[in-house]
This record gives sequence, structure tokens and C-alpha cells, in this order.
Amino acid sequence: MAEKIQFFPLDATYRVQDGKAVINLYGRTADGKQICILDSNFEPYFYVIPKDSSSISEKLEKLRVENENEAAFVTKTETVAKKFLGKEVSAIKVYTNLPGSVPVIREVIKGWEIVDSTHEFDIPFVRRYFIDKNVTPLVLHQAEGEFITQKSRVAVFKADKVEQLSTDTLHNPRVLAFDIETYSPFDMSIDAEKNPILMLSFYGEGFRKVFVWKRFRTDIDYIEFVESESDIIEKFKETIEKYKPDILTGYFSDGFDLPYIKTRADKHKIKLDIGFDYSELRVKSGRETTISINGITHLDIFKFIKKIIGNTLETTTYDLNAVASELLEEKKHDVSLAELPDIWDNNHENLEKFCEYNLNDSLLTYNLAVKMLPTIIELVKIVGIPIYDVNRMGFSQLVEWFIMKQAPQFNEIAPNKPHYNEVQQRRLHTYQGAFVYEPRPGLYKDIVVFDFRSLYPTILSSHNIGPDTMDCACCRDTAKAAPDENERHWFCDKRKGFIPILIEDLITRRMRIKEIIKEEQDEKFIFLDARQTSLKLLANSFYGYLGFFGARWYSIECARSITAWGRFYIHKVIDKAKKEGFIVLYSDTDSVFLTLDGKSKKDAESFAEEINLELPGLMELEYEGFYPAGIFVSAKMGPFGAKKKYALISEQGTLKIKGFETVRRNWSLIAKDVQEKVLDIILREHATEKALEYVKSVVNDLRNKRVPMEKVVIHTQLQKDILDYAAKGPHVAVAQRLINRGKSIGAGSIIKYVVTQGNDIIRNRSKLPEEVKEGEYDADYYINNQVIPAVERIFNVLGYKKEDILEMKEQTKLEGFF
DNA sequence: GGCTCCCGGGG
DNA sequence: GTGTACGGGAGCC
Repeated sequence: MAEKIQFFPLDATYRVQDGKAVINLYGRTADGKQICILDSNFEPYFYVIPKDSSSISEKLEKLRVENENEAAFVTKTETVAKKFLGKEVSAIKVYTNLPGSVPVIREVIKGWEIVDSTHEFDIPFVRRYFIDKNVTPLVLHQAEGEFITQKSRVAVFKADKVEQLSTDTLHNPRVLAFDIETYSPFDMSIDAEKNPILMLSFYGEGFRKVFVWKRFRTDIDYIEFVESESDIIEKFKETIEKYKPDILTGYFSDGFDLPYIKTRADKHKIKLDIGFDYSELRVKSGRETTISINGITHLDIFKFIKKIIGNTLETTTYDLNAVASELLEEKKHDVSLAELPDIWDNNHENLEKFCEYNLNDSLLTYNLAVKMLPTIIELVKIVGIPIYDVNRMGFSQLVEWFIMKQAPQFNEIAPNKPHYNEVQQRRLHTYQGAFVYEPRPGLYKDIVVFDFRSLYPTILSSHNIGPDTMDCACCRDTAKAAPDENERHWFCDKRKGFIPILIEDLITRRMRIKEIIKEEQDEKFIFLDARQTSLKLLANSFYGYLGFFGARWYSIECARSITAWGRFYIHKVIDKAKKEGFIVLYSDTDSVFLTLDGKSKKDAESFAEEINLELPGLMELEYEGFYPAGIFVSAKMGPFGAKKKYALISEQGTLKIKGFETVRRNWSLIAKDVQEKVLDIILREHATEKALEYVKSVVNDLRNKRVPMEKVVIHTQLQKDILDYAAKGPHVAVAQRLINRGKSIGAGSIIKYVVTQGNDIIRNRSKLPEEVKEGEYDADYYINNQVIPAVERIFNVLGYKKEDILEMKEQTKLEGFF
């Protein structure tokens, strides 16, 4: 007797049962219960394109590879008519007994004489399921089948059929944020093997809690005392089990909190079996550690913010305080964590503020997650991949999986990922990027800014650029080639390519939403706005994707053609602006800055209208705005276009600065201090001269040896054992000296050093702080390699040069002279 | 100029 | 897991 249930899928895993792969689809039912849906109606497969198809199917079907305990074999084959980059091919769809058999079988047959190529053999089974079964995470689905009994934390439903029911979306998944504080003496590297977790906080809807294992007097109701660190870990499990979140979120929890908890749990021999199937939290360490839990989506909100929306933020660092300040206008509590170990050991009565701090971090994390969720949800729906994966993907991956999801509709077989050699080859190929009109540095008045709305996506779509439409035989003599100075490529006039179709769809969907959005308010606005943002993010990434060496659909010719058209159109705007009497200040990739030079804002607006009459397809020049004043510096070219460096003041008086870096932690305090102070003076007080004078005074202090030693100490962490270093940096040389003295120094130790005066190379002048007397530091080094680089870019943007900052040097000399 | 190393986030 | 992983700056040679 088949039953029907409605649910929102969140993620999936698969497991092998009775020699067959079963998809475990985790989600929440329409009436709010967590559930696991089993679907065994999906078989693993990959594609083979044969040179000669006469006998290959029989040969394949006989194929069987015996391993120690398992056999990999082909279960059946189908001959299918597919396309590969627009060309018709006859392919063989090879089904195997298990997902794991795919790479095994493929490895055997890829060398066969009659095999031309093999494809789609490296697609994770679960992703294949989402694509092929048209299951989109977070969207309402219906399953037919029956509930069964199975060891599980949630109800298990065995489905005969799963299908999408509507476009209803799980907009309010249950989110639980958490954060830990650990015992970590200042100046020592964080060490999960040695140091315990002290407290753990949670924040969810109507729920807040801090667990801590030392007692003190407090009136705060959310603080709960436990006896030991192992109790904290038990509470971690218990809270998740009780709260039943869809999403467990942390800030850098892939890299810190969860690995730390796992290490400590192992020490106490506690199983973190919080998966719906009682499986343990899984740590996957590679380049970047990732942590997953079966059934619960682990969202590392830091990762999403840094990778996906980082570039759109003003802040250049992504620590919780900076990000929360900008996105939420909320800050971390101002407590000194360096004091925590001592207070923990000797002064428990003062632990309360750390508990509040701990809770606040969870609160900020929760708020960030909730704020980002609409965008994440929309990306998930567009790309068709679960939150967990979208969370960890960069732009090229998002584009690639978006195309992978759509490819079957065009009957296209995916190209393979490039191999190592191929990647090396591709890396060598560079190409001409965007056009940059270098500004004359200085202060200007009455600036108007124009930019092309989504320049590269609209070029891609308007000129039908894609690997399957390039250099077609049918348009060889008729099509207009991209205006590239070095090579000639044209794109089909008769047949639309599938990448332009996808892009056009993204752009027009976004335009429609932007139209609707004008009338919408409240909640609906948030989701629509998130959707248009996501569509834009994705569309903008296609160009970079085509030129990305790791891409399946890599085509440097397409990328080159796009930038060629980009240069063509921006030149067109510049030429016309000059002809009409505007003064061109600056132009970079898709934007043009002009001064009115006596003309009106209205003249500028009609200028854009005239341009737009001549543009093809979806291309459009927008009037971005008017600025009473601004300062420009020359832009530096990156591999994929130019980086913007300018500062503008809007009519409302807000300062817009683009493009400078902040210092890293292996810099001296003096450099950090100066940068922080300068930013503060400029951004808060708008007093450039004052900032400059401040830097000059610091330079002067350095020169006159008035800066205390603690401010010139540089901290660098040894990444590996000292013997493993091929190149000896200053910190390695200092570490060597420490070892010679019998200190135990190894990977993870933090080396402190001061660069002293002399003519030798830096590492030979780097000494331990205790070896150095006050004032023995090399003033020139700290001025030129620390302080100046930390502030130079800031002053450049505001029209000052390095020499201006150093001017005091001359004056000092003069003073000395008199 | 090429090679090598470090950082980020977290405490 | 049918799978891979970054990118920029500084110092040394």
C-alpha cells in the first residue's frame, strides 16, 4: 500500500546495501519532521565514445574486474545519440554494479584500441542523482513508498518514486549556530592536542546557551555549568540532538571549531555519532579541511562570505568582527582573549564576560547565516547542488556544476577535467585583458560614472560566444570576427550556442526580477533580491570560467574574444565622449569616469542614451552616478582584467575607496598600529593631512629610535621542521640559533625577531628580541619595509606619494644639520 | 626573474 | 565519496 509524503530535500549520501547503491535523501517534511528517504532506483554509469561501435557493447558487457572482496562489473550498455561541444556523436552509456565500479571499469577500458574517449566517470554519485532525477535541493518534492524500520535518528521512508511537486521552497530552515573558546596561551600556536575546550555556546531561534566547566557566581540564565571538558562534548551532541537543526553553522568551523571538538572528543574516547544514521562526524582533510554530518547541513558561513560575497564587501579581512560590523552593524565583545588562560587558572570569578563573549560570537554567526541564507538558497536552487557543497565552492565550480546540471537538456556530454600536463599547458597561455585608461593622479571635481551593465555576460550572449559555436564552417565568410588584434575567431550566426542560451536565460531572469522587485516589499523583497544577486553572481562568472585552466568547458579563444569585444565597446564610449566634449579621467574594463567640464548631468544622461541605441542584444551602458569630487590612481592589471583603485566622495558625503590591502599577522606592531590609525583618521575624520602628519611623526620616531622594542618585533610561525626548509627566511635563521642554544623549536613554534642595523642580508641581521638593545633596530627597514608599505596605498589613493610620507626624513636631516 | 615560503580564519 | 582544491606578497638566490 503506497503512501505519499511531501518533503524538502537538504542533502544526500549513498550507501551500498545488498550489492546495490541506495540514495539516502535527507530533508524535512512539509509538516516539519526530519526524514530520510531511501531511493534505490538509480544506477551508476558513465559514457564511452567509441572509434568503432560494432563490437564494443558485447565486449563491455562481459567486463568484470575482481578485487579483494568486491567485483566491479558492467551491468548493461545503451547506445545513445549525444552531442559533444555541439557535434553529434554516438556514445555508449555504460552502467556498472556500483558507483565505485565506475572508475575501476573506466580505468580498464580507457586504453582500449576501439575507445576514442571516456566521459563523466568522475561525477559523485549523489550529484549525478540530483542532476539526472531532477531533484533540486530545498524545493518541495513528493515521494511514494512506505515507512520502514531501520536504525536511524529520524523516520525512514523507502521510496519507489521521487518527483518535484512545486516550486515551494524551504525558506526557513532551522539554524543552530555554535562557537567554542579554548585554553590558548597568548603567543603559542593553537594546539588541540594539548589544550582543552573551556566553553561552548549555541544560538538558535528562541535558544541560547553557554556551557562552561568552571563555576563562578552569575545571574545570567543561559550559562550552564558542567563538570569537565568531556561534559562539554556530551552537551555538544545532546544539544544538536534535541534542537534538531537543518543547518549547523559556525564561523570558520570547517577549519577550527569542529576539527577541534573532534580532536578533543577522540582524546576522551567520545563518539561524535550525531549523523542521522548514527555515523560519526566526518573530517576530510586535504588542502582545506571540511567537516560533514549525515543528515545535518554543516554551514561554514565564513567560507561562503569569503569566497562568494567577499569581493563585494568594503572590508579586506574576513574576521568575524570586520564582517559582522559591515554586514550586521554589530561587533564582537571587546574582551582580551589573551587574559583568558590566566583567568581560567587563577580567577574564575571573572569568567562571566568570556561567556557573554562566547555567546555573542554564536549570535553574530547565527545572524550572518540568516542574512546570507536567502542568497545561499537561491544559489542552491539555480545550480541544483546542496547547501553543503555550494558553501564550499568557488565561482568556477558553481558555473561548472550549473552547466553540468543543464547539459542533459542540450543532450551534451561533459568534457573531462584537464590532466596535470594539460593544466600546465593552459597556465602558460595568457591573453590580453581589459582596456584601462590610466588616470592622471589627482583630485577632480564633478565626476560622472558610466558602466556597462554586466559587460562580459552581455557580450557573451549578444555575440553568441561559446566553444560549440566558434569558427563554424557555415559562417566562415559571413560572420563578423571578434576584434582581437592577434587572432581571428567568429561565432555562428545561425545556431545559438548552449552557453549563450544559459547566460541569456540568467540575464533575462534577473531583469524580470528587477522589474518585479520595484513593487515588492518585506519578506518577498529579500528573496527576490537574493535571487537577482545570485543570478548576477553566476552570469558574471562565466567569462572567468572559460579562461580558467581547470575548467571542463575551458576555451581561451572564447575568453579572448570576450575581452576583445569588451575593449572594442569601451573604446567606442571613450571616443564618443571625447567627441562630445567630456574629459575622460579614467576607464577600467567596463566603466568610464568623465568630468562634466561645464556640461550638465542631463547632458551626461542623454549621452548614455545615444550610446545605447547602437549596442547589440542585451548590452547596455548605465549612468552610475555623480560625484562632487574624487581621486584616482593608476590601476594594476591582474590576469583576468584590471583591478580598480580609486576613491570617490558621494553627494551624501560617503567615501568610496577601492583596492588596498591590510597587513598580515607577521608584521610588526608598529606597522599594524600605523595602518589602523591612518585608516581611522581618514575614514572617520576625513583629515588626510592629519593622517599624513601622524605617519611622519612615526617615521620620525623610528628614525630617532624612540619606538619601543615590543613594537618592532615580528612574529612568524614555523610551518615545518627547520631541517625541511630549503630557503631560509629570517625566522628560520633565528630558529636555528635558538636550537643551537638547546631550545626545543619545531613546526608550529612562533619565532620572534627584530631586524637590526647593518649591510648584510636581512636574515643575518634578524635577531632575538633579548639579543637586541632598545633602539638597535634598523630604522630604514621598519620605515621602508613595514610602515610605508602598510600605508602607502592608502595615501596613493588620496594623492600622496611615498616621498610625501618620507618628507620628514629631509627635515630631520636639516634639524640635525642645524 | 624564478623559486620558496607564509598567510588567511579560529583561540 | 565516480572529486579536487588558492592566490598574493615578500625574501632569497
